[in-house]
Amino acid sequence: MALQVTNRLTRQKEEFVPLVDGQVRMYVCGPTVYDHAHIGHAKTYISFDVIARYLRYKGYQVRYVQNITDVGHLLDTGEDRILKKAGALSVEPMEVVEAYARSYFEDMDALGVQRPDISPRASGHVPEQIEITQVLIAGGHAYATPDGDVYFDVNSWPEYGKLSGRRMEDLQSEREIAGSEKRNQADFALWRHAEPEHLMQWNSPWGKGFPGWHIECTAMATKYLGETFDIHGGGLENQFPHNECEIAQSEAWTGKPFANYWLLTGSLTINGEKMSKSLGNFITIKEALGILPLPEERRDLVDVVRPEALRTFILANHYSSPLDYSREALQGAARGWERLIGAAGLARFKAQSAPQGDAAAGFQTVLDEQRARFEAAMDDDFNTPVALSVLHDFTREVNSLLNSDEQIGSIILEKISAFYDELGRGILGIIPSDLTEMGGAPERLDGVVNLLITMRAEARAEKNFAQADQIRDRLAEIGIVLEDRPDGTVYKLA
RNA sequence: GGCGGCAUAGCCAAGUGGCAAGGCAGCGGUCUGCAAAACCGUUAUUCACCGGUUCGAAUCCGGUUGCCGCCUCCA
Repeated sequence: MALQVTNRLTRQKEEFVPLVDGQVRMYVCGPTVYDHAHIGHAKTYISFDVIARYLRYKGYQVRYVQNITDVGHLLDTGEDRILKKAGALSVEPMEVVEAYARSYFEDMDALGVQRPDISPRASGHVPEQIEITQVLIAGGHAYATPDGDVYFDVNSWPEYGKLSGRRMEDLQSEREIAGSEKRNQADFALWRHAEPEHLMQWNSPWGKGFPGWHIECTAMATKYLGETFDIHGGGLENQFPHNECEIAQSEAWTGKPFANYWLLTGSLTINGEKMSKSLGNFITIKEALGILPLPEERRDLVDVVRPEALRTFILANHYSSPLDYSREALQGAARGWERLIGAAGLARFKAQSAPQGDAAAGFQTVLDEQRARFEAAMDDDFNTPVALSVLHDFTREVNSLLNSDEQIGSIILEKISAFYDELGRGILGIIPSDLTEMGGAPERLDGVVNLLITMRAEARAEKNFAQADQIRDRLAEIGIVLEDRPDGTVYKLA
């Protein structure tokens, strides 16, 4: 079935047709590495992680490029984010970049986000950015000021605003900046001159300076994906001005379309409010996963959950929709996720002692039907909420089968496991690869718990329920939950 | 003020013309020594509000209200 995607550029749902048959080239705006990543980053990058995973599942050869911004991204005070942080910590700017780039990848790894194929850094592509800027000046799309700044001339590009729906008249009616060397308020910097004390600067035809924020994406996307590529992704809050500027400068430079499909993720809010440090409702990924402690004043904001549960919460909403983070909503998603892994784990448990053969072969119909529904959902603009509901429907069927008296052969049990493995783990990334080691239970712990389970079984056989319950209750207190099944007792780590 | 988007049960959420998916919470039941888990049943005559188009609208059109994002840095 054909994949449909909602293209923000055309504002329509379209059939996805890559430039080169069988290949997908995708660029996603990455983080500026001046602080730990937060759960808004998690929403964006988990969304594109699933998109990349699904494209590969469909058989496409995907090249996924996601940049690291480490220079030129200024605060509204005009300070460079990286330099400001370096000054505060009294370290080299590149130490800040290195520390937070590592932190970012740690977080993405913890969330099960597969690494992009290329993670280029802006500071490593300054010559490319200078070259593009020169061509834009030569083509009459940019101009240098006496100070050594270079601005893109939006008046030279009538299509400026086509992604975000802004019109030039609206932009020009905005306030004027006193003393600005820009010809037009909407003009944006391609290059900025640096004062001698500025720590990150490079030689250029316009003197010492550093690249503007937007031009890096043009340089790195086209370098690794070509002048025109398939998918450009990012967060909706960067649609204007960042994405708009990217399109203008890229297309003015090459004379060709930049990206064919624009996929933008909806923003994340917390309890209905924008997440920001000033509001005190900022949650980093490390805090959400319990890797770093949450300060007292934000402790009632968040419940620490497993990464797969956080992914489930994010994927229970469509990538393009806004998502409001609340404890209640997160807990609801986490509970639903537990149901899924309960069934997936039970299937693996049963497979260990299943009779050979194809008993219960009739279940093949369910496997086929639910996989088709899952794929149909994902083909429809990566509709993960529906894909998740398919997993739930499938899980009801699985639970009914596994809890029935019916003989189930190893073939069907392995197919059930493969279903969870390919769709739940491989595409959505919410089913852990080794359920018996959920929460990191090492083999010795496994042995100890099994010993206690045996002792409890003996107590139960002697109708010594007081002792049996004591074993179960005290294990529950330390987070080990026992469940009695007709075919034996299993345990889960809470 | 301008641009973009959203409004579906207690909570989350899918659904763009033909009787309102799924999850969480709740309630009733089955199973269990008791639990837990699981399964079965149940929970929106109704989709912010008011008009219109249509045999038929949550879905299309017009208007109203509320909320969010962006317009200045943010994924």
